[in-house]
Parts: sequence; structure tokens; C-alpha cells
Amino acid sequence: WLCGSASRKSLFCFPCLLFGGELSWTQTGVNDLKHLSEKIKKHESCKCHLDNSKLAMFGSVNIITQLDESYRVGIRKHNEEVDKNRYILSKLIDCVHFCGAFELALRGHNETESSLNPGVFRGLVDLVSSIDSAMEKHVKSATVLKGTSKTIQNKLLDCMLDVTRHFIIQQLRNTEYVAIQADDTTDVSTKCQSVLVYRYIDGNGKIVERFYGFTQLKDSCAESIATALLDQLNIVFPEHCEKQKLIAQSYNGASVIRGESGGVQRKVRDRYPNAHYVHCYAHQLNLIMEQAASKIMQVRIFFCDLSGFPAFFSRSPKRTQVLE
DNA sequence: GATCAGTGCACAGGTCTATT
DNA sequence: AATAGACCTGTGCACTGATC
Repeated sequence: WLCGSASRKSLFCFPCLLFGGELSWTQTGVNDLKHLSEKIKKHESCKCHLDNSKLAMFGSVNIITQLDESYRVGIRKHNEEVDKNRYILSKLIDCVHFCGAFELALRGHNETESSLNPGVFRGLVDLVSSIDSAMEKHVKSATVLKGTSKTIQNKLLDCMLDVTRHFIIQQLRNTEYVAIQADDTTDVSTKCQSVLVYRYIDGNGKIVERFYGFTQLKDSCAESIATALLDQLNIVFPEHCEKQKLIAQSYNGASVIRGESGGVQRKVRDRYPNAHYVHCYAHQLNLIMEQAASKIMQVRIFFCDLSGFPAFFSRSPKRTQVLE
């Protein structure tokens, strides 16, 4: 397909000249001989050239054979591209997974190309690029889904969350008995959130506890908490017969939760008749210790002093030195 | 020398917006 | 519509100067 013009001192693509294609191979011409091999490879794989090559074959050879051959080449190239993309994606997921496994923040303060500290995720991608040629090529040449922007980081996190939740839901559907634990917490932006944990027996007969997620609440009344909880449970147990599986619900002892007639536990039990309410043992122990300690003056003073020590010694090298 | 209030900056995530 | 850079924001920490 390669042809040249002596007067223009440039190379052109004959099929693309006939049927139209990339400007550099049809109008301006290619005269960069240093990078000719790369340019040829790139042009040979572009869809426009492949289509034009098929058209150029009309009349000269058996069309059916040629179309069949082009089709096979197209499929092979497509599959190679898919394999390459999957490989790159797996490396990007590994980088996100690494940050999650070690509880590292993904982003940095300054994520521009020239930044010396673009964040742990970008640092990891750079590190992988330095030891993996395929990744290096992708990072340098990709125009779509480069994988370094925060949009992609967040999307990868969302995808990983979906996969994890799907895994938990599948295990929950295959088990016979399930218990839930829930509590409310307020995040740094003072938004009220509900935390849900599932406890069940997995396929190996082992008891497992899985943190399922946070749900933002409108307010902290029984109706809001119960609605959020039931919405989550409905995803896992959509069928009526499955609702028998939930045999326990464990929360703290706040009246809004434990209330016998209008509490969260009652609202859940109305839908899940086997879900018996159990006051969380950790909360109970905490309350007992708190009550016991507060009734004895010496113990109260001891704990008060104890909590003051870290504040007294922290951030003061001089005071800390006394302890050495 | 210790304490406190004010100030500025880094951090890390979110939002807006231009570009492809 | 997808993507990525620029900018925004609330928090915490370090530094500085005034005061006791």
C-alpha cells in the first residue's frame, strides 16, 4: 500500500489516497524516515486504512477471501487490544487496592504533571510504569482512560465496591442464617450515617463478619434509621421466603433503637419475624465499666488523670524527655 | 519560659468547567 | 458524554508575637 512522490519527497498510502483517510498519509505526506516504522505500524492498524484496503482490493483478487482475511485480522487486533486494556486496568486496580489495603489517601495536594508529590496513587502508577513497559507506553500515549485522574480513581473505587458487595450478597443468599449489627455515627462533616455489618456462616462453615457500608440518614429518628436499614436488607433478601433467614439484630440500647413498640428493632421485626433483638455485648460492657468507674471517687480521679497524660506529654519534646 | 490567639499553609477530597 | 485540570473548602498543625 506504501507509495511515494518524488516531487513532494514524501510517502503516501495508496488506498487512503483513493478513498480518503489520515491527512498525513493522503495530503501532507510522511517524510520522517527516523520514525517511519512506528508510523507504518500505527497506520496499518487504524480502522480507516483497513476499510480502504478492503475497497482497494475490489476487482484485483477474490473479494470474499479478502474480506474474510480482513475480518480475521480485525478480530485478532480487537482481541489483542482488549487483552492489553484488561492488563492495564488490572494494574490500575492493583494501585487502588494497594492504597486501600494500607489505608493510604489516593490523592495529593498538587496533581499536576510537574508536581513532586502528586499523591500515593499517582506515585504508584509512575512506579508501575517504570518497571512495566506496557504500562509506561499506556501512560505516555493514552488519551482516554489514562487512569491517573481522580474521576477514574473514584470510578475504580465504585466498581470495586460493587464487586465486593456482589460477593457479600451472593454469600448471604447461599447461607441459612444471617444476623445484622448496626450503629449510627457522625462523619467529619457532621452528617448522620448508619453503619451496617452482616454476620453469617460462609460456604466453609466459618463465621464471618462483613462490613457492608454507610448509609446517609435524614435524621436520627427510628423511622429514618429503620427505613435505611430495611432498604439495605431488601437488596439482599428481596423474596418473602428469604426473610426467615434473618435471625438476629444487634444494636446499642438507645430507646430509639430498642423501643418495643416504635423502635428500630420492632420495625425490622415486623418485616423479619425471626430477627430477635440482642443488646450489643460490647456496648453493655462499656456501660457497666462506665457506671462502675464513676461510682468510686478514686477510680474516677485515676481515669481523669490518665486521660490527661497524653495531652500533657504530647507535642512537647521537653516533657517527653523526662520520661526517658 | 509558658500560654494563648492569630495567621498561613498543607492536605485531601469535592465541584466546576474546558477540552476531547 | 467522558475526562482531567483548576479551583474551592474545612480541618489540623506549625509558626509567630503578645502577654503574663
